[in-house]
Amino acid sequence: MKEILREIGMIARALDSISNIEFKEYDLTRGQYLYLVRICESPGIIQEKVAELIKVDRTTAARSIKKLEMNGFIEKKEDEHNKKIKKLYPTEKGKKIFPFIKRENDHSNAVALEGFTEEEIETILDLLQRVRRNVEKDWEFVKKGNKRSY
Amino acid sequence: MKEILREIGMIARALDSISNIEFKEYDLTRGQYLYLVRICESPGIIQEKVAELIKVDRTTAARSIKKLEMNGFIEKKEDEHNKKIKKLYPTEKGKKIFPFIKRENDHSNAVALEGFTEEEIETILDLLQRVRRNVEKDWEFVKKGNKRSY
DNA sequence: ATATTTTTGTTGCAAATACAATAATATTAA
DNA sequence: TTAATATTATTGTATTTGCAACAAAAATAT
Repeated sequence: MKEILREIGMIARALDSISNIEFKEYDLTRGQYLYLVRICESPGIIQEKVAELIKVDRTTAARSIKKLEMNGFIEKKEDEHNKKIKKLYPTEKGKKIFPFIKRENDHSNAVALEGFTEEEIETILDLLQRVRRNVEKDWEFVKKGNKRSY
Repeated sequence: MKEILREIGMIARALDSISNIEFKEYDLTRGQYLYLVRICESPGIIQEKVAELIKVDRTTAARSIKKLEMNGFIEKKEDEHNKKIKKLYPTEKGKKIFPFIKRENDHSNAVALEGFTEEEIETILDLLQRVRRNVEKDWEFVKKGNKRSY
């Protein structure tokens, strides 16, 4: 069995760890950059969707986003037609650090892809997207309380 | 910029989350399966090396491994020649659940690679290993307190 | 129209995570 | 050989994480 998931886990933990260390400089604590990026990219998105996008527990997302709000990086706005949801928007402060997060992420991507040809980059992105689509089905299934059989 | 790291993060979180849910059945709490697998694969390995392999903070590994020991999955043995290190070995109990962990991981790998040809599997493994090698250099650098410049 | 189910959000609690600091041995340099 | 540095392991503390349980609104079924 080709252990691709082990490689993926190692890469993810290593780079998340680096990012968390580097973003302390901008007063972002562990994990917060993930949420802020998604909210900047999709202003008006709701919390539930953010959790789904980054594949994190709903309650974890809830608390991270609450903290982002308390620290003035984002704001929650009520929706006119739907009293249940709260739309999320970056504040000026949030928008201002977004480029720094992008810059860091771009650098990490560049480091990760060092020595890769253009074609190899295309290939790995395509293959990873397919893996992600395969995997997110199971994630949603299991998160809803279902049991995989194997 | 091709966002391969975003895909990798999503995949890693999704599958780690699934594994943690599935391994509760074997009385393994969050993250523990990672350590147990490595110790089963390399009996006699020391804690510091395990942390390096899975790319997790040394102190996190220390506590996870201590808990594995307390729960009877592994044991620590003193080394004859080196008083500083403690070698790690799976107990009978640990060895017994190892195949179940493998089985789960194999299933997740299979799900992840659904629709892939043999050649694509070879390719993605090769590319991911290269990414991992690129990335682990930076991780060690930053973890030692150094600052990346970009 | 009413009942049921799903979606969205929150909080209590227990546990994992990681930074900082400390200690002890081992390794390397002077 | 002694001094300086690196490696390995541990603990204190603060924070994050996620399951369980709950509540309220919305969507769907009867």
